[in-house]
Amino acid sequence: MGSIQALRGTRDILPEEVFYWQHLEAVARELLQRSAYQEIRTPLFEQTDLFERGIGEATDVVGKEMYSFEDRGGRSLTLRPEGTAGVVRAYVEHGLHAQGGVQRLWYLGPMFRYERPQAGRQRQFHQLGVEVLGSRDPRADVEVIALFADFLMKLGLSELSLELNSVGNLEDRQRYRSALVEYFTPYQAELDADSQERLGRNPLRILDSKDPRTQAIAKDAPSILDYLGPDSKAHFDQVCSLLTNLGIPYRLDPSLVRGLDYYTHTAFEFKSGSLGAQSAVGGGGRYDGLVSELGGPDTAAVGWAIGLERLVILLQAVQPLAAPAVNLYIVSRGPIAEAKALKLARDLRKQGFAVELDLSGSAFGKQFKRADRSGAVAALILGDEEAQSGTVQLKWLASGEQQTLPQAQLLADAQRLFGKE
RNA sequence: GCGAGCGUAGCCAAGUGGUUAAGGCAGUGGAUUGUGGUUCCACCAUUCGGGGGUUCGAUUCCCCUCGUUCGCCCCA
Repeated sequence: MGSIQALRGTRDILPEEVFYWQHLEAVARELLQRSAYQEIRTPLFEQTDLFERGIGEATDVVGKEMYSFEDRGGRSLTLRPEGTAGVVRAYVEHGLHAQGGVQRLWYLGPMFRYERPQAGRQRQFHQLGVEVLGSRDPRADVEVIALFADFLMKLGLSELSLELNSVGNLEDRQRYRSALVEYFTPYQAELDADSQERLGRNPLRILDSKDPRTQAIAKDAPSILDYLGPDSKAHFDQVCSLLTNLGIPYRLDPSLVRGLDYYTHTAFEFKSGSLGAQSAVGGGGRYDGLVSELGGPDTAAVGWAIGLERLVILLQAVQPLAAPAVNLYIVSRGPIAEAKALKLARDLRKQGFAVELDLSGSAFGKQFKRADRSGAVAALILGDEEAQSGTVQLKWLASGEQQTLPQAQLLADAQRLFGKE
């Protein structure tokens, strides 16, 4: 075809699907509002530097997945690959920390990553995220996780599993890292190629390799949880017991490592088995170092992000939703009737009804087919006879019953006839 | 970036090395129909994702390319 198509990794959300998005957004807004979170909207592009410093130059996201380009002024810009860096930038830039106390923020919008598209993965995708800034309290970690769980439950997706880990602080991780290198080095030759390369660069990542031989070796590797310092351990134990307290089930997964450098302490993911190769619907954790890294005061923070395309995939599987149907469908034929139908539609809409007017002018038979498909409770029929007599024929689509009445009376009685309960 | 499968109309889909590429749904136009949704007729792919090659001839065989799907990597 010579026509222009959407770019690879991007797609149109058509009306039949958009209803799922609206539903999910409505549920999220309501829940977040009730939990005292405030929406923040940050730009879709930022200075490239923000992501390099925030996410970490060694990460794959920064190293090979960013949409970076120079603008006409020669500045290096990047389409945001995730939401946290921008939110923290805004937090610092506008001195939100100076308002004191804890800031609870949420955002929703498109993110961009240059990757090969796959089930549940696109180049432009959408995330819903929350960030709690200014609290070191383990209750903040748990509040945020509980919020995620509640959101899933409200969507009817309570079968997702929560995986939990702590990656400790910088010192904990350094000690753990050397322990891992020490453990894996003797096996080096047996590891898969990727993992061999990761041994020097990022040994933590070896743990979640999918290669069976590597997995077998990694099974007996030391656990990060044994390398947490006393403070880290106390924090994590608190998080675990508070979750248990709330009755939120979780599974400890010492191999859970998050891909962005800014994470510290608590790390978690909600997983599903029905997303093809992708299992994470959303994930997050603590990032106590990021605010200061980006030039703000030392500020502890926790948050998460959910991949909305993935959520929509799951949502479509559990609850089929249809776009709201119209209440009334108006069918007309002949110039006078058509003009009256147009006015009738407008008058009924003023009364609050959802009215669809057939614009085709085709045979009544075809117009009725469309009336059925519209989901309306009744069709209003205006033909030559009705046009002349000033009446309208009313047909209940479910029963097929018909009645004729004057147009003025229909308008006067509309609330009673089609009353919205 | 790497690997595998798949590209015939808006959707589903048959098909063949040889003058006009089945069919269904949807759509468009018209006729018919007043217990108005029926029925009928016509239209709806100068072309089989695109380009090149082999051949007298290719949608069919070969190569390249693009797209798509799935997987690896990575992530949400």
